[in-house]
Amino acid sequence: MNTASHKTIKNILLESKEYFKIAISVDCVILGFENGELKVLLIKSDLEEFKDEWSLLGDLVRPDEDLNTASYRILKSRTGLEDVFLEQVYTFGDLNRHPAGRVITTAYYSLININDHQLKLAHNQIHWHPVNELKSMAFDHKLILDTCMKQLRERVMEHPIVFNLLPEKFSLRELQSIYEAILGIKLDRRNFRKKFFLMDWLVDVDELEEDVPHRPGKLYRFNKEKFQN
Amino acid sequence: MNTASHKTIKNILLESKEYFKIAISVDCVILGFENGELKVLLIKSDLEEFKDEWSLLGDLVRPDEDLNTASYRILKSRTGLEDVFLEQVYTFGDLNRHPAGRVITTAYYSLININDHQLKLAHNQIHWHPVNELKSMAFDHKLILDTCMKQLRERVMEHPIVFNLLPEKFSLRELQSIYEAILGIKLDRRNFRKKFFLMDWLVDVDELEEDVPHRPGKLYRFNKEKFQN
DNA sequence: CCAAAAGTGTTCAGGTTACACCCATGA
DNA sequence: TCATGGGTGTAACCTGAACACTTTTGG
Repeated sequence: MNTASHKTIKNILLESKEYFKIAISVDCVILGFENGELKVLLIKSDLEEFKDEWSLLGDLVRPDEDLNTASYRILKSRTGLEDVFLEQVYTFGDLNRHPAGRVITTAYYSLININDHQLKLAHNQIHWHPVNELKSMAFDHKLILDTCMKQLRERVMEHPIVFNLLPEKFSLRELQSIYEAILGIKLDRRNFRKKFFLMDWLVDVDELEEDVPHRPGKLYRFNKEKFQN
Repeated sequence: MNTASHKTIKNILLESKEYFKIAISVDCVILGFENGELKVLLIKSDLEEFKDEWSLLGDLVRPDEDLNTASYRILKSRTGLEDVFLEQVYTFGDLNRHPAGRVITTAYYSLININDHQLKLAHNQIHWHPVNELKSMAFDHKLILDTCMKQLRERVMEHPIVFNLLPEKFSLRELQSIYEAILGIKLDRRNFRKKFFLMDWLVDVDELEEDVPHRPGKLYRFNKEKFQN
């Protein structure tokens, strides 16, 4: 016999009291591009268990902020940047992923122009670390980083997001070297140019590179008008 | 001056006490294929606020189980099925998504063969609902469903997952109609066959359909040997 | 004048699309 | 015999990959 009584909000709260023993955090894989390689913003772990290990930037989610707000908060507090590209990737919920207790974390990755961000290296233990040189990290952060990199590689093939790593104006060489760094492959210069002009993602700003020890290339900007629908 | 003292586990627990006020749940988009259309397993909401609205199958995550375990538990308790395809999609953390309080939910989607699952319709309010006929749902579940469907459409283009919706042996017509239902487009029969045989995803089991009111088609099974590396 | 990178087209191979007729079965 | 879907091949098109020489600038 089905005598299903509808639960009230109060009932739900009472019944689920036991479950409010899990903390939730967000971790940000903040990526930049410098000297031809991808770098990720890391901090020395402040846990004894992971002393001297690198950790992603993250924090517990506050009860009065949603997940995206939390990741933006972390990003802004660490880089000073607003209006940046940020995308959720995956949620990691293994039982023992955090030595302090049950902490489920949602991973985001962000692409920023490394030069917009004035890092105060002297004041903290945050630094830009080449992604490819990381062997191990605190917690399950290596897994989180790898997962974000995998998603990034998929996304850049379909969506115009790498421009977030570049200044307003950039050369085709810079653009290409970012793709090469992300995908880990060499690309053909002629095919690369052809493809981008066909896709109509670029706008010629009619300026040239300066202070380069070779023939200066033309500068372009991202054709954002094409994508703001 | 940086006098960074490493935090102990105990410190972390004490400092974060305030944060254990968020509950975490998982919601499962359980999909099946029947009569030429995709269906999702739903239940009438047991909340007053959403009386008569359809809800995904979900539950709070227990402190002693990880996220994947929680979604498998829900799937098994509702369908009786084990060893099924289940994939995490996205985590929804808006402040007011649940009227009972702060509940962050991680969405999973699952693909099952609808005939393997003996539904006890009389005993509960669970039923299979055509995905395309759903206009609104309880909570933010319509958004969750749409997000899962979007990911499903991307995944089926690259990965051999639709076989989870089919019985062991199936005809090419059944396989094609699943792709058409998921992608929402008509496909060319000749090109579809050509492509699948080229990809080597199918094994001819040397049997024919039975009880069809037309020329019976050959039956195939998924070439799982090819993918179990 | 040398080094370094910019700029520029064509060819080939492989994959995707479009398309129509005969066949086997059950009613 | 009719209705229904099964089974089959070819040509046009498009996309991606491979590939080399001349030009411009700074040193």
